[in-house]
Amino acid sequence: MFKVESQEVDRRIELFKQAAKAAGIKLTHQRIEIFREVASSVDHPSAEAVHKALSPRMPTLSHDTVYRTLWLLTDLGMVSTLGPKRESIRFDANPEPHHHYVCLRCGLARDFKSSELNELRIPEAVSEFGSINATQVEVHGICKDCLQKQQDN
Amino acid sequence: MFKVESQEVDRRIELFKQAAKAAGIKLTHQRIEIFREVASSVDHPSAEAVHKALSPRMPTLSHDTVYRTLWLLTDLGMVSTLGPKRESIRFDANPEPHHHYVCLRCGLARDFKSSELNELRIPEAVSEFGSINATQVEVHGICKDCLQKQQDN
DNA sequence: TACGTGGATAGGAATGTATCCTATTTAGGA
DNA sequence: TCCTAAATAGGATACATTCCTATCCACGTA
Repeated sequence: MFKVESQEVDRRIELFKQAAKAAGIKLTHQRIEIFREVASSVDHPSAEAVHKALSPRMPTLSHDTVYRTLWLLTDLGMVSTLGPKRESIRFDANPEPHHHYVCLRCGLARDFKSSELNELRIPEAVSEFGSINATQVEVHGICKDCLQKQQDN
Repeated sequence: MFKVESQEVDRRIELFKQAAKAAGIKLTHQRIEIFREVASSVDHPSAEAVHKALSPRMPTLSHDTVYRTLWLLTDLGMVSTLGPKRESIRFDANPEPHHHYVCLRCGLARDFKSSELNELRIPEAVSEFGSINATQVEVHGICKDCLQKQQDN
């Protein structure tokens, strides 16, 4: 499996340390190693994969810590998730070409159409990964309901 | 919650019936109702949500049937999933703007860059859903490993 | 229309993922 | 170095998904 260059990883860890300090959270060994693992991997690991990768070096590392730390990193903006967050698998029976708006907080997903976005030019290099079946745009944001709840606090 | 117009739903069910016949699979009451539920919903329901919606009408409907049917519909191409399929949540620590290639079969996810795709124009209407945080392109396909395995069969 | 059969379902058991709980440990300021 | 609030470990729990198998039924055939 490919790795991100260590120089780049160090740079990202530096950014994380700054963000942690700014947010007033503690810089534990666990947090640094968990972030290092995600930052140095190109294949978007699951929490389980992160735990497995670190276990040899950190045999007492708990699953809970991995999960808590990954969500913390997400809140700090150092890490993001692929697809709708936290939720279970979501299904879509819209046969027309369309695109998705996804709420980062509650997972709400809505379709929208755009003939312009249906005609995107995908870089040649992508076909190195495999066949191309479909292409769609994902817009990430916070939905109106969640924005409302945020204000109520 | 909004619904897809019933005329459009009927059209999709017709397409499903044709596809089922072509594929030689049985048209059970359960399959039709499960497909109807996904096809008439605009909010991309989870398997659990589909089960809950149908329970009053079909009190003996099992979770297993809902799951099996949704994957069947996915294989038939009548339904798709949001984000990486089947897998657990995946994390991404790449701070640069980037896009994703996702394998529909195994969930492999890889980044790619394109300054052109970083500058997409999103339709006005999308801001009706909520705030816009980030936009990225998702390319769906079958990765080289999975294509290879497919040939071996 | 009735029959037979292979595919499909129900329901509970098993697995796997993610979170909660709480006693113990530790980072980082005083 | 000491103190304290924050963080962790590890087991318990909750929930999502799949597996297992006896039973049921869609649909081709007569």
